[in-house]
Amino acid sequence: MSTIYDVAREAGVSPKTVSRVLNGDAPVRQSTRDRVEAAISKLDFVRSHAARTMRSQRSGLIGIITGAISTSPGPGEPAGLPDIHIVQGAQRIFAQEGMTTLISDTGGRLDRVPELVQTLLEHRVEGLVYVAEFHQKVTFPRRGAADRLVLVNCYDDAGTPAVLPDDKSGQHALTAGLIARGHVRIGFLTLPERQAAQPLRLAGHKAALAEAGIAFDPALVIPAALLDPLHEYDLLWDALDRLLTLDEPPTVICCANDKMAMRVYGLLRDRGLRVPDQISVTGYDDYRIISNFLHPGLSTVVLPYEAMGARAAQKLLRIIRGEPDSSTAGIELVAGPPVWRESVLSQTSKIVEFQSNGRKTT
Amino acid sequence: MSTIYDVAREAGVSPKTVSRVLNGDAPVRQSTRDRVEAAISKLDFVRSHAARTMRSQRSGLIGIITGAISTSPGPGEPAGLPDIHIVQGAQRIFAQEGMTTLISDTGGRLDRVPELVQTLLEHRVEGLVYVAEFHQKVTFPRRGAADRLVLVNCYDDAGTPAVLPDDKSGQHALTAGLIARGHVRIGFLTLPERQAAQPLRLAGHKAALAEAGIAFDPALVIPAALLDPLHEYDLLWDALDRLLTLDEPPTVICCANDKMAMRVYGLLRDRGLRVPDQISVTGYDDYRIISNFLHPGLSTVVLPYEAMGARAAQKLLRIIRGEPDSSTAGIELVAGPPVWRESVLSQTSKIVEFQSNGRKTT
DNA sequence: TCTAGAAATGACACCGATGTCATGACATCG
DNA sequence: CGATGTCATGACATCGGTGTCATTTCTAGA
Repeated sequence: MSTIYDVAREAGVSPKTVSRVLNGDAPVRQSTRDRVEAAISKLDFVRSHAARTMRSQRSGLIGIITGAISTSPGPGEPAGLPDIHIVQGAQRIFAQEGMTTLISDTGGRLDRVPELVQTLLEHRVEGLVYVAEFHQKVTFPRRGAADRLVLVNCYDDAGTPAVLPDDKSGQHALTAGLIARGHVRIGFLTLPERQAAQPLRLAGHKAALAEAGIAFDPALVIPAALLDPLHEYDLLWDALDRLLTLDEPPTVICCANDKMAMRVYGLLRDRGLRVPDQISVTGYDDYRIISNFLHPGLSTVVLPYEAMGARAAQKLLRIIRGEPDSSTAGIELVAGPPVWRESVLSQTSKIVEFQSNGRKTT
Repeated sequence: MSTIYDVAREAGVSPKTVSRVLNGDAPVRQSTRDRVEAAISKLDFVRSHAARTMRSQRSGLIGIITGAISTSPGPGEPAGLPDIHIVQGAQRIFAQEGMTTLISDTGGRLDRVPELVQTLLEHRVEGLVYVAEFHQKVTFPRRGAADRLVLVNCYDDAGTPAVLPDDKSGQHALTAGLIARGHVRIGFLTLPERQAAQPLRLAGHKAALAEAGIAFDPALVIPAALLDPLHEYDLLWDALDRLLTLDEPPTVICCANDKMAMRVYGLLRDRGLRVPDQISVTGYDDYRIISNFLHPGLSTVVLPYEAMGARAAQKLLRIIRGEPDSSTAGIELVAGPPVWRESVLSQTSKIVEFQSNGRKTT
């Protein structure tokens, strides 16, 4: 592979002049520039990133650590969107800014993170993004990159800048939308309580109910673990059964994620209930391949992974550039809108009922 | 960031000795090693990848170009597994071998490939993997890396080493399995003909039928485009309708991919047909989130993306190391097995019928 | 005790760019 | 016409490691 010296000799100029042509950082006479460019293409010259990094002390690299590329979580584990979309969003922004991303995958083994960080530091990354598989609290082993780190889909106690989905507002919007469509009895198959998103979602749900003057009924909210179908006993079936056999059963089932909703479609069909005519269903995530291609289409809430990745990238870039922005520190929430598809029926008669209801109460 | 010189001074040795400790490429007295290691951790020293690359002329980097991370294909487009799994498989192998992967995403714009290749060459990648989104023919702009390139999920006219899914054997195994379960009238909703996988799948299908002595009925094979549900008229509905209204309708519908099968579940339900009691359904891809969590579970064929990625990585490593293996050149097929879940009913009575049939014929 | 050969370490150049500073060629202006 | 400033270019050192070869220190055998 030819070097800048070869090019310089071929063009009859000094290496420094070639460098100037390549970087455009100082004036070069047009005729000289032409000669240099001719030499470059004649010799198939390609700059050495290593050499310029060494001299300039700027690598132009950003490290992203993720489990995204690794195999999916085991049975019973949270099944949100694949976090690869977060990576995509971040990479888009970094590419725009001329930075190259170095994506390291944990392969699902968190204990390998320090090793990955080490490799990234060897490459002299200018910043680090850590992407978690689902909304959670983490303890990231900072090292060297202590102050050039942004967490996505997770947060820590150390006050590291982070970008999180706005679970509260997402569920709030969904529930409010259901209420606007006339639903009053809203069943809620939730995530396990230990999931960081769960209390937020529930808070959003309750807030929306309260704003509409609908009393919160704890019987309608059931944690529903989603087990691998190979397991004989499906906890989801049980949770659904408890909802449907209530004295006053719900007119809509809110599922904690689209995957769960997909399973609920099948379970409802087994019970002879048609979606949405006899019962409405919603999901969460807007996992397109499910929500868009299930039949009928699934109403759900967008989990804005791409946007979160992009936000994180922008935040990190600001930090790197030392732009002391208020938005640089602390936690940033990104909200995703509900998407209404065919799985939710508007209970027109009840809309009226609710509206009067809503006015009477509060 | 401290350098090897700082460490050398701190430990009272020469830089070269520090290098030896780091690389373990020459004997170092234990006491010296200890001093050096103490200095390294005291100074938080991290090697500079740029410097060693420059001197040793080995970057330890592999470039992967993909559209995987980019947004999903538009409506009507093929909807196989996300090719990120191919990347994952390749990265696993490369990591094992101590190589770091530099993943570049086209963002869905093929015209940006040359630009990405340029960047990868600047980083002096030792090899290149190109990952296509679905089985297809491509023309990859070689450059510099001409002879250190492996294609995955695609192939070209230039005889570039490639790794492809064995579509023929996959469909053959599926059809044979259906026949073994007593199905004789097998409906086949296929990919568009222009898809590279399609003729191969059909060939596998026909071969399995022929081996069982079942006559091929063209009326049972219909290309079925999968449109976005927002489009009012669903070509899939039409194709399915044509199959179901045949004089002798199929007892099983083979779908070209799991996503299509998921939609077919819904459409069949609309027609009042229960899966698998009244009609069986199969997919293709083993897109886990669908096949495993649909209810009932979907019988399908594994599209072995992870394995393909791993194979491609191994092939590229052999090429880089100059191990002139027969498996280094040409196309390598990777077969995936069928996975039988609840969506296929064994027609026990018909099994007998078929077996006698099979013996009588041929 | 002396010496050959292995073990351990160091001196020095070099990988391929770019930052700094110097210099020659020209244009502008009083 | 000389002073001054700008433009265009080059010389040289340097970034942080490692390859090559030389040198010193041990160890063991004669």
